[in-house]
Amino acid sequence: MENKELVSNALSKALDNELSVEDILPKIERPKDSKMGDLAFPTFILAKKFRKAPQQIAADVVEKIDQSSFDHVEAAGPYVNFFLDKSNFSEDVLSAVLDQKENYGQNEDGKGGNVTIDMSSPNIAKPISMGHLRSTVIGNSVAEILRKNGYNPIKDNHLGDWGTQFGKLITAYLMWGNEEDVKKDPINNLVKYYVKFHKIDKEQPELDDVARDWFRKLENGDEQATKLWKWFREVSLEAFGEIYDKLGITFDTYNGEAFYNDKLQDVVDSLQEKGLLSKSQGATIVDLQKYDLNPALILKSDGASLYITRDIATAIYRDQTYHPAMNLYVVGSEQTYYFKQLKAVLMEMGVPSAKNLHHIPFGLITVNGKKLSTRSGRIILLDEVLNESIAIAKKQIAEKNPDLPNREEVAKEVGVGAIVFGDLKNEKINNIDFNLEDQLRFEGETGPYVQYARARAESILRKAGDIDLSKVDKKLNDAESWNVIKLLNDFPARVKMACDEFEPSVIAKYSLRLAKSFNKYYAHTKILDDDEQRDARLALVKSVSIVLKESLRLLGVKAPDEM
RNA sequence: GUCGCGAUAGCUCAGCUGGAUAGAGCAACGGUCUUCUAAACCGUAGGUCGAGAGUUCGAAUCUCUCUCGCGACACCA
Repeated sequence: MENKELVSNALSKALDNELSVEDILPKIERPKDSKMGDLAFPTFILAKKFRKAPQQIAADVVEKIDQSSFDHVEAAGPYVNFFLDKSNFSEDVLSAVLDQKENYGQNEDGKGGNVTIDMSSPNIAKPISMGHLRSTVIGNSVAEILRKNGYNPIKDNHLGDWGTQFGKLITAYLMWGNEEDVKKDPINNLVKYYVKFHKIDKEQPELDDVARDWFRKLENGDEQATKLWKWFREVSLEAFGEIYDKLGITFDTYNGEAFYNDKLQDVVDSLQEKGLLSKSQGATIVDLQKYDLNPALILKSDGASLYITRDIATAIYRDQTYHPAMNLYVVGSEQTYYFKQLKAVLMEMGVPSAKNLHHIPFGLITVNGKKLSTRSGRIILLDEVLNESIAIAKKQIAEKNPDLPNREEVAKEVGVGAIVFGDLKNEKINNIDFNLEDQLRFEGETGPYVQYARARAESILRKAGDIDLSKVDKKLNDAESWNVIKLLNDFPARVKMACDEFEPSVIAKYSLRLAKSFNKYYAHTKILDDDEQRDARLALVKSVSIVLKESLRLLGVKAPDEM
């Protein structure tokens, strides 16, 4: 990026300051083909001003420009192409990576500000499906990316642990459930009861009344209801914990919906005080016409609270507890409109962090184009997908590297890595039609591909033995290493972009490009050849290993040294 | 119906604030392991960038219209 300034400065001078550095800077581009230079300036914009053909302008500029800071500058048609001094650039980039190690790419843009992240949010007594995977891994990656940009992320697992479904669950459990089964396999059995309830209540609608009654008891602190609710919650959390362990993801808080129950009245009172409430068709609403939005329904006509009531309480709690610089919600794109309403209500209430509330939407996961649904039984269990992926990784290791020391651990890292990376690889807004074979791919643009590239890098470094790379010459100037070096230089900019866009795929895509360029380098260059550039090549290999590992870490993917 | 998102190779997707012959991966076909891990590398083939108009020296990229798909549109979350 500093090179763009270098180029802009030189150009501005060559143009006798007809254009300022600021004018030129955004016009500098990177040619897709490195044969056309490392940076380029298209001269079309000057054609009118100078009343000359762009080709002529380019030629004139090359004639006048001070080339001393570059390898060389040449005109190619209407473009002025700049070729950087490879040796110096290489020295600068590799030194930066090796000096800063895993802190390379770190910036302090966030100034230590707290950022609350509402993520994962599975429902108690329901299995974690591929749908929750998205919120979980995107949220986790966004958290790491924010940290890399100087923020302090606070990951909140906003559990779905309250609502009328618990009335149904209690009813179902009391009718068909038994303690032993739930203890043995909590989620599956609780779901079984829940599904059965929905099947049967179609013919026996009176069951709904029973369920409603149980939920009312729960809300009123009935002993039996509360005991069951607590138990369901506890066994569910244990089951969730196993999956989170497998993913290597932790949370800072688990404040579910129930946590905010006693704060709902304050929300309603506060809305009332501020004169924001009105009645409409029996319900209590906040009018949002000035935001061009439909009214937000705060209380049902029977006085019961709604999801938004709890979310307002949550946002206020976060605001008061953390004074967040941003308040993020990693929730599916189907709730985009809802989050506009939520934000609008909070703005009306004057909640300070409301203007920095961001919904981070992601696309839907479907199977054969159909939505997943626990009730219909159309569901893909995350745990099963993870286990299958780990099993395949194990098989691969048995074939390809049977002597690998810690096979179990590596199989887990690779198997889980494939799934997580697969989810983060593409822009999060894209819908995903689930296909198991696609998920379990370990070749091409996949997590294991990146892991493998780094494992090979580590393998070379082991063979090279202990070398103090901080002191070695790092001036590489060959064509093979050039793309790798330029990509290493690009990492800090990618870290920023990923943060600005809350988009882990920026990092995933970057890691693929770096891994690919390194694999190419590896295939064409004998790194351990004993010549004068050997140490410089090792510095490059070490740098690649560092940046690949760090990229994967930002995605929540482990990087085994051997695989 | 209104609003939002999307449409690029057989499939899954990139394509940065408009720029030089539209790129990957998978699938297909063909090469490369006595030498740093072949989960890799190299090559061949594959596209009227949904359609049309406009802005521009220049449009996959910006604007408008249309078509198709998905989603959201008050008492679920």
